[in-house]
Amino acid sequence: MVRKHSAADQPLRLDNQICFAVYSAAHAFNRVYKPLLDRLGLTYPQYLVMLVLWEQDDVPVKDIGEKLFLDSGTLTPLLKRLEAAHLVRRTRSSEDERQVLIALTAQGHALKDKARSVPQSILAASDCSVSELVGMKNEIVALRDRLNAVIGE
Amino acid sequence: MVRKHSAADQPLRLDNQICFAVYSAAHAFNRVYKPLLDRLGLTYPQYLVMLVLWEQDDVPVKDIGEKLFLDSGTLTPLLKRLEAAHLVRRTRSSEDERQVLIALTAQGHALKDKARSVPQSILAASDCSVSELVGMKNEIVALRDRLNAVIGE
DNA sequence: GCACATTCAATTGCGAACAATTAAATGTGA
DNA sequence: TCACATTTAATTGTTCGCAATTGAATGTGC
Repeated sequence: MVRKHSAADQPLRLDNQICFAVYSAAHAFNRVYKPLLDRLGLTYPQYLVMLVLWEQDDVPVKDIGEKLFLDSGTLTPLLKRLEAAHLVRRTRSSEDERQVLIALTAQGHALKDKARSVPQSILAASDCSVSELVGMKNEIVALRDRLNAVIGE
Repeated sequence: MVRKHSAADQPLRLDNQICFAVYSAAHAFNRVYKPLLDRLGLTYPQYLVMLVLWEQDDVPVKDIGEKLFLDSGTLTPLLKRLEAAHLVRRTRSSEDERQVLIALTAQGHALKDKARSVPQSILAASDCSVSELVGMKNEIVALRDRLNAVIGE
């Protein structure tokens, strides 16, 4: 009997992999965000950095990295582009000159108002109730945190 | 009364965004996969392409792109790297010379056996039951498909 | 005070990811 | 048949994402 797909192959099937579900959902989100963020002049990772700064201004690069799980190799050039767009300022901390503090400019602050409609548009595109989304979000965050815990070992 | 964080700011809070949960979970998966895939000489996107080919060999670039939601701008250089690693062959279809067919080499086929332990390791890192993961996966896939449906409009 | 380790950002190099364009092959309608 | 549109990969340019390294600033143990 010829079996093209044996039972042992099931774990390797693309459709069975949660990682691919997450990977492809991240790209789908990115494609939905693109036209919305184009109007703000931001990419999605830049938008995430702005979300951090709109919550807390004048923070070290390291803090942004810890919140977004990104390192300086990603953030340094990204922050330079935000600086070139006059949305943030980069200044060395006087207390600890190793740190670079990121602060919003007036333009950076002002952009927050234009960004308020974004989450609403994403919610609409999700075609899903808020409570369902909150439930999924909590599950995914819990999974992410368990994965990150393994990496630190 | 000075309110640093108004109720109107809640939708813009990083921790409230499912997209960031998905985005950061995707990166967490990637970091867990990295040491496992290093032993196979693959990156995560290359691994996804190999998963497709292990299910169905000798497929056009376009079919791989549709399954993985990737375009030729991403796949062409990736497939050239897999070809340089002697895992796949790229040949023009004789029936339709616009198509490039991707076929596994003997090495590419053989790598499947070495890859069988990967899903098990990921499951362990997830620290989660299979049924929970399947449930989450189905929810995420449904969300992804709704997002992709919006893009097509 | 001084060697030493640690912290932090920047840099380099490589591999995605995608928009936009190009070019060749194929399909279609008059 | 022949003009025209469509399909398919490849290419170019920009932006992430991360590993590895560098260099300056800071902390520490003796």
